[in-house]
Amino acid sequence: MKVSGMAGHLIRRLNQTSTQVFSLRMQMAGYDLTPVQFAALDTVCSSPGLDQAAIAAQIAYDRATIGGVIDRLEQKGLVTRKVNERDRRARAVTATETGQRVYQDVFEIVEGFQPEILSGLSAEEQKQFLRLAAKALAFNADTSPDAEA
Amino acid sequence: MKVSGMAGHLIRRLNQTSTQVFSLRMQMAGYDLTPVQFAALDTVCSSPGLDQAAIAAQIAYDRATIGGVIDRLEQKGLVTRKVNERDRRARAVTATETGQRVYQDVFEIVEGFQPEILSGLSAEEQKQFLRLAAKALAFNADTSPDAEA
DNA sequence: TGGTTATAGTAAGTATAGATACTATTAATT
DNA sequence: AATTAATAGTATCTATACTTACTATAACCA
Repeated sequence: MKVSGMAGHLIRRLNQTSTQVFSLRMQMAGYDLTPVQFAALDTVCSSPGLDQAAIAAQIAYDRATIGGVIDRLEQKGLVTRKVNERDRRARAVTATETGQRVYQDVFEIVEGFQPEILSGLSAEEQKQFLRLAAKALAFNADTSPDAEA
Repeated sequence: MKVSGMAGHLIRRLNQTSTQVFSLRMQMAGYDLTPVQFAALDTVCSSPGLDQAAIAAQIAYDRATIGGVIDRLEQKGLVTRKVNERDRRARAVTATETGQRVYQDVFEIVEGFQPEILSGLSAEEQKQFLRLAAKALAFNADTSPDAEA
């Protein structure tokens, strides 16, 4: 078996293609957002006031990375952070008005270019692929970083 | 459509699982190698004397990243670099004896844990997935970083 | 041959992506 | 209530994973 045909290699290449398509499309649309920044913004818009640890858990990241991501979203004026008065350890993150507007626009764009990531496959094959990918992940849903043992 | 069901998100999660399995298995076997370090070592062992740019092209990376990767492989005593006398810009990279020994051992291990990356799928589904992943990538084989326009 | 172009490697900078450790706070237990 | 354990966020560190720019060298070509 050659390395280039192994699951790990193929998955890395797919992720590479995915991020390339993402950054190209964002640039074309005039936005400066990375995939993880979009994922975090999506979570914040869907669940306003969530703290960083919960955001990280929701999208399967570690707290340290999400801390930096929220930093940059805040610098761009898309979200704000404020201390949760009922738990002073936590920071409630909320999307600004600009953040909500950007999110709605970008969501449509992101949804629109998903098929491009798998453009080598027919529509039916893409559905198959997504079904298999989701199933492959269903079992290790609890293996995200920061997950308590 | 929710973000968690989109191709980009699923692929990122798969890549995350893949790297987690890789680092866990390497640690269990007592090796200190990352996925890209293994990929580079694989290329060097298969094509001794290749320069860094060619290694990068082979495994779809940019030159800058591979430069650092080769640095670390060299520090670990797995490869050596020497100036190509016919083209003094290029550095011919070769695996040391230790590098070759480590490679042969690690290759077996890496090959062995590939099914674990897709452990949520049956053997037949894994084959399907790998076939679709390879096909999806076949068309954008030329979109790797550093590729000349 | 002289000038342009292209390429190999590196440097610097940004952003993940994560591990580990530390502080501040809260929860749980005795 | 005092101690202990757990958790949220941050800091630090390592390693990708790029982009852009720069230097050195080689290839081209008029």
